[in-house]
Amino acid sequence: MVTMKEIAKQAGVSVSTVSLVLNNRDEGRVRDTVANQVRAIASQLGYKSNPLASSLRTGRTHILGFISEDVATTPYAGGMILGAQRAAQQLGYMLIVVSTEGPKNEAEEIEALKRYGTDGFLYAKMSNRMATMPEALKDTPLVLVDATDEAGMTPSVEPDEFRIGYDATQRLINAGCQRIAYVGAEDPIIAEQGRMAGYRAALAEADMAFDGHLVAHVGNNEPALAAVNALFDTAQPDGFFCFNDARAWYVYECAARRGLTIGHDISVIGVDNHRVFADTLVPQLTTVELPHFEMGYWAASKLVSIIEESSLADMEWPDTTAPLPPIKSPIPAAIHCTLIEKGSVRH
Amino acid sequence: MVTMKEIAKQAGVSVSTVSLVLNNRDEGRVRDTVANQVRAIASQLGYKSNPLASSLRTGRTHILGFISEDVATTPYAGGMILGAQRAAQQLGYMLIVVSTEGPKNEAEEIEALKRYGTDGFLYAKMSNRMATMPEALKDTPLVLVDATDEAGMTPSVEPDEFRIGYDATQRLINAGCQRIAYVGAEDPIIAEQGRMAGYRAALAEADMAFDGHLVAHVGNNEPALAAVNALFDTAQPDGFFCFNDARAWYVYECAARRGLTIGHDISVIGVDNHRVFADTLVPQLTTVELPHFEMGYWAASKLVSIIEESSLADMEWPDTTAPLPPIKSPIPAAIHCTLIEKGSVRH
DNA sequence: TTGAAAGCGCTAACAT
DNA sequence: ATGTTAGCGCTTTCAA
Repeated sequence: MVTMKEIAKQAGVSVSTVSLVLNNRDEGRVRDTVANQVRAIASQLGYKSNPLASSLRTGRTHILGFISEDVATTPYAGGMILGAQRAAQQLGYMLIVVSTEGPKNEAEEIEALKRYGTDGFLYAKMSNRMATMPEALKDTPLVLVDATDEAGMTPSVEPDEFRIGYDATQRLINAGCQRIAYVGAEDPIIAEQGRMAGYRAALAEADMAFDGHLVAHVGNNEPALAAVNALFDTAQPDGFFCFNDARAWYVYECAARRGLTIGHDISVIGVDNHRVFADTLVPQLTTVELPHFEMGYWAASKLVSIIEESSLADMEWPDTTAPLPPIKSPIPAAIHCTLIEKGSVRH
Repeated sequence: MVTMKEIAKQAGVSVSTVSLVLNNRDEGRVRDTVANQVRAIASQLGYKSNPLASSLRTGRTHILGFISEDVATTPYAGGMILGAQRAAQQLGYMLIVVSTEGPKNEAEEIEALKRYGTDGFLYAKMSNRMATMPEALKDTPLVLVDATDEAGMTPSVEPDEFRIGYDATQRLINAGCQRIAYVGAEDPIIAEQGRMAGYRAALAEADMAFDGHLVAHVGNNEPALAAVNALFDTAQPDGFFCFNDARAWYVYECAARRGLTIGHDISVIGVDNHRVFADTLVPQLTTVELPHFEMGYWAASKLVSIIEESSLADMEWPDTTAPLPPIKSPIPAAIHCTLIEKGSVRH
């Protein structure tokens, strides 16, 4: 391993000078010729700083902690981790991933992470919902991923649930659907409520009356399938906006049993949590993919900007006004992503 | 932060003594009363060692690197990461996760990880296949996850593909199926070949003739669905062993269109990569879940044992002879997991 | 404009 | 049985 000592020796200067130069603190403190000399030798020797050693002095490790609930690591969190890791990598950070089981274990894991001198934390939840922050995280840089701080004091990156519901419904309307159903989940979480609200807003805007019979909040497995079946019977929908892939699947299944063809007899748009339908199973099923990767990416970027107290102004935020692709192909939902700043209030 | 210095001061001894005691190297080197005294103060003060500081001296960081291909992080790798993280946690290690895109980026990421002083690496692939080791990994402790080293020189933890195929087929036989189909993938990877071999072996053992018409190697989407449809027509199978969940879904879809009920008219067993069917969609579909978590867990354990040159003898390896649950319920496939030791040869 | 020296928290060889 | 000393690689006063 090449050390500063080595470079100093070869350049005939002291280690301090090398440190100064290599940290770009040489403005008017080191002669240019010397500085260049040092830089040349460093790159020639392939010098890479030892982040652990410098952390001992500076207290900064360039390590980010990613905390998620046990179950969250699969399959939802995969994309988030990937995105966070990508951003970390680009910004010169490392990501330590930790999954927790319950609050007690969570506190321990946070402690362990802190001992490694983590500069900040990403805290991910399974599906956009209100969350209370663990005590141990109170006094460190922190960004929430796919969740909202109950106290409204922690910045978070979440899907724009309202817009997801609004867009999907609008597309169904534009596709000519007259009776658009909403197949939602039972949990009153932000994701569920936001998408439902978007659904209603799009209907209203198109002067279509909201009909409670077209709405089903279903659970899982057999009962859910039965409920969707009943929805077909009682309300005869010709369009479906589904809360997630499981719900979309129930619709798909019922349609198959009735000999209805999707894309012909009925239209279906579902949020594809597992990314399984669009990838391999039912490409004709229009899906909205949750921007897991993007959320992770943005959250990590935001976290680093907090740590380094730099501005996000020069970051390349995605264009939220970009036109959406036409129906019947997977909709990249990266654009449906919001950064909630610290102290801001949900609208 | 509580340091050894602080403890030393309070105990009225030197830092070295504290170090000795807290690292349990005080056997006959420190008086018992002093040692206990130190320990008492340490725990009272809530002392936690600073792993980064000690790493500077010892060269050991207690950090493990987890490397996987970009796409692998979702959704397959989630469980592996979780398992690896769990093992790491239990053994006092941290896991840094890194995803790569292409060989060049991979080399860079490995370099970065090494700078953080990673003690060893886990190298995960998407689906059990032969892999060549990156140069940069040659001289560090390394364990493969869900892949096999082409050179046979790196230990790996992989699913027991043969046994997965064998068990699944045997169950279909025991369930009374007469014409058992194999719906496989097109890639000639270890997973595919092993499961197919297991399928054939189980058939042979039951004195059932192998019939090529009952085998379909299909790709994805529409063509795959059509191929499975043809399989129904030409071979009239009453049992299906499917390579993965996508393939199982094609069977399920065809059955639905024909009015066939699974568990009644036909039996289906599929490997459930996404864990989506068993969890939320089709509980009546018997699935074999790949032991992603277990592979990660074992691999990390093995890695640590290599790093610490300790023996695995006292580890709690899962019981591979445990009786399997009856057909028509998800089969936990944790037992179908093999540790391939370094230098061993595939049978 | 540069270098010497101290120190981050810890470990380890060497004295005592 | 315990303390002194040196040093891991780097940063940061402080002197020169």
